[in-house]
Amino acid sequence: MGRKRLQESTDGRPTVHTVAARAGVSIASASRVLNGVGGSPETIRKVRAAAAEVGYVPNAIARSLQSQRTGLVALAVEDIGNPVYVEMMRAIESVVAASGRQLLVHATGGQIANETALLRQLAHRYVDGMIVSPIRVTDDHLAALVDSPVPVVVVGQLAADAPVDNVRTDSRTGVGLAVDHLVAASRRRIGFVNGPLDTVPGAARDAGFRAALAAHGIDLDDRLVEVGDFQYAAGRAATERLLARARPDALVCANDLIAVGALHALLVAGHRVPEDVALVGMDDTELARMMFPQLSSVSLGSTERGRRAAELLLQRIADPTLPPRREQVAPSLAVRASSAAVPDAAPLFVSATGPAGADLPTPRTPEVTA
Amino acid sequence: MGRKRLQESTDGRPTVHTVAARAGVSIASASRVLNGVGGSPETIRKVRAAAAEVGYVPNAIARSLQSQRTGLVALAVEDIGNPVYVEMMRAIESVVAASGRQLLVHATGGQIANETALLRQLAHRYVDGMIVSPIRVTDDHLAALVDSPVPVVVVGQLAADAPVDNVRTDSRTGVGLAVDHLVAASRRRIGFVNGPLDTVPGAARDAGFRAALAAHGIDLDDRLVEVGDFQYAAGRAATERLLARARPDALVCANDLIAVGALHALLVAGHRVPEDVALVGMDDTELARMMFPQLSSVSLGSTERGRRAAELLLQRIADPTLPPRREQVAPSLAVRASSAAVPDAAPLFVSATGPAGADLPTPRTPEVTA
DNA sequence: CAGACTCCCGGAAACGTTTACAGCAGAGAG
DNA sequence: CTCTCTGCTGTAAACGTTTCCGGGAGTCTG
Repeated sequence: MGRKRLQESTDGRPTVHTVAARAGVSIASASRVLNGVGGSPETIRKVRAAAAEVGYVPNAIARSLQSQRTGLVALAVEDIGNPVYVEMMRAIESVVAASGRQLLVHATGGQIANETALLRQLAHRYVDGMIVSPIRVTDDHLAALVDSPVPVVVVGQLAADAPVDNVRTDSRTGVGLAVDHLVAASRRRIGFVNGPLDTVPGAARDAGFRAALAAHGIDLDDRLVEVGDFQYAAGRAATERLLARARPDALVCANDLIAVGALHALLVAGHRVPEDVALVGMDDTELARMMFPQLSSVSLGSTERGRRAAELLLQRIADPTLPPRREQVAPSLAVRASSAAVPDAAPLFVSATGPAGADLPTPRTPEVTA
Repeated sequence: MGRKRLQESTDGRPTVHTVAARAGVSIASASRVLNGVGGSPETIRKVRAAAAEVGYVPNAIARSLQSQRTGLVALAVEDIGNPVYVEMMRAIESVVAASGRQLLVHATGGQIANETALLRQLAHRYVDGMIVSPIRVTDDHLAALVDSPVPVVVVGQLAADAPVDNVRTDSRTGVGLAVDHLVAASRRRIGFVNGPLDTVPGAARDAGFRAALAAHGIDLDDRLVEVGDFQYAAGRAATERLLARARPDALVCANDLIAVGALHALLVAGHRVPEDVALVGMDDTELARMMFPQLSSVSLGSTERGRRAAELLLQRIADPTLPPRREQVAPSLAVRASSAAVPDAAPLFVSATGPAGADLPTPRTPEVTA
C-alpha cells in the first residue's frame, strides 16, 4: 500500500492528500477529478472510490483562500423580529440563491457598535458582499461602509454624496400618503406614533408628518405626537400615553409593529377602529393583514427594495469598478378596514353579529398607489 | 524606500507582506504585532504605522485556514417569519455572542433538499458549528447530520438512537395541557388546527390531541380537525373550512401563526372569542400577546431550548469527543383572555365600551406550569 | 568576565485547496 | 518512420495567515 506520507491518520479529517494517496495519484489529479474537470476514466474511478471510502469533504475555507470568493452574501438588519426585514430577506434570498450563492442573516440589535464591528469583522472577507440596513448612521459608521473590503449595498437613507450603492425609499412622502388619505376621510385630529427621532427613518417620518399636516393647513398639536421604539410594546405604551392626554380621530404609526401596538391600546381603551379612530401603519407587512380589522399601511416596497439591493450587490461583486449607484422605490398606500371611510350605520368592527357577509368590510388588499 | 518585493501595488489589497515590507520587518514580526503578541516598542510603532498607512485589514479566511476556526456559528430554521424562531434566535445569539462568536441565520424554506444541501455545504467548514431545527427528518437528512464535519445540535424531535446532540420538548404533552385546560373550562367540542402530518411537530401534535381527548373520554369528531401549513394564511383557511362544517366551542392550534389565522377567521365569521369559541395557540410567542384578545398559548420553551442548544454546541466545539447528549424542556401553558373561563356576564371581548378597567380581563402572561 | 537567561527577530513550514507549467505517452498525419 | 498534436499526469507555486524554531543581542548573576 502506498503509505508514503498520509496525513495524521489518527484524528485529522481527510484532505485531498489523503484521497490522492489512497487512490495512488497526485493531489493535482485528485483535485481535478473532485472538481469534475479532466481525468482519465480510470483515474476518475480510483479517486471517486478513495474519496467515498474516507468520506472526503472539501474544506471550503481553503478553497475560498485560493479562489478569493466564498459564495456567501450577508444581510445585516437591526431586528429580525420586524416582519419588514423578513420580507426584505425573502426577496434578497431569492435573488442571491439564483446566483448560486447563499444568504446569511445577521441581527445587529440596533447597537451601532455592533454594526460597525460586524462590518469590520464579517466583511473581512468571510462574505463576498453584504447588504446592510442601518437605522442610525454615524460618520464612523459611514466610513466603515465606504472603505469596506467587500462590496456593500445600503438599504435606507444615506448622505447624498456617500460613495456607496444605495437603495432608498421616501418615507417622508409615505407618511404624506397616509395623512392625505386620512384628511380625505375627514379626519382632522390626526395623531402620530413614531420611532426614535435620532434614527434616520424616525427623523424622516417626523418631517413627513409635519410637512403633510402643514400642506393641509392643519396646526400640529404636540399632544398628538408620541415617540417610542420601533417595536410592538413601545407602540402600545406610546399610544396609551397619547390617549391619556388627547383624543385623536386617526393615528399614523411609523411602522406596522407600532401600529399593532396602537391597535391593541385603542381596543383595550374601548375605542372602535376605524369608527372612532382610524389607523394607518407603515411597511405594509404581513402583520398588517393578520390583524382584525386589517390595517391600512403605507408600503415602502420592502420586497422591491430587497430585490434591487441584491441585484446591485451582485453586479458590484461581478464588477467592483462600477460607480456607486442609487435607486429609489416609491411608496404607496394600501387601504384596508382600519381606515376605510364607512358610514356610521355599517361599522366595520363587528364583534357579535351573524357570520354571513361580515367578511365584506375587510377588503383583500386593495392597493391604492397614490 | 524598501520596495523590495511589494505585492501587486496596482490593485491587490494590502497583505501582511505589504505591511511587513513597508515597516521593514519580517512578516512574522508584522503578524505578531498585528495580533498584539510580542514585538519591541519600535517594531510595534513601525508596523502599526505601516498598517494604518496602507489600510491593512486581515484576511479572515486565511486566518481561519491556519487556525481551523472561523468564529462563526450558524442557525438553520425553515421559516424566519415564524416568531418562534426569532425568539429562539435571540436566545442563541446571546449565548453565542458571549463566547465571542457571531451567529449567522439561514432560512431553509422547509425544503428538505435545501436543508441537506445547506448542511453539506455550509458545514464544510465555513462555520465552527451549527444549530438546526428541522421540521421534516429523512434518513438521508439524518445521515448528513450525523457525519457532519462540524458539530451540530438539533432542536426538535429526533430518533432516540441518533448520535446527535439534541434539545427537545414534548409538544405531545403540550397539546394535552391545552386540552386539559379547555375541558376544565367546560369546553367539549374542541377543534384542532394542525400543520402537515408528515412533519415531526405535526405528527406529534396530532398524536397529543387524540391522546388528550381520549384521556378525557371525549370521542374525536373528525370534522373538528383540520390541517394546513404552519402559517397564518393556512391557519385562517383551515379554520374557515372547519367552521363551514362544524361548530366547535374551542380551538387548539398547532402554533401561534395558525392561531392568529384562526382568530381572524373566527372574528370575521362573527364568533366571539372566548365566549363562543375559546382559542389556544402554541409556542407562546410575542405574537400571542400582540393579539386582541391576547391568546392563550402553550409555551414550548423556545428561549430555553435555544439557550440550551447554544450551550451544548459551544461545549461540543470545545470538546468534540463528548458523547451525544439529549436535553428536554417541559411545556407549560400561558392562559390569557382568548380562553379565560369567565362568567357570561363579564365578556372578555369588549368592543365598544368605556375605557376604564377594560384592560383587566387581559391578564399579563400568567404562567400556569401544569 | 564567562555563563545563563530573556527577549526579539527572521526564515520557513504549515493550514488545504486550485492551477500554471512541463513532461510524457499515445495516436494520427505526412 | 518521424513529426505533431492531444490528453493526461505530477511537480510546484500560490492564496494570506500563524507559529515553530534557531540565532543573535542584551542583561543579570556568580
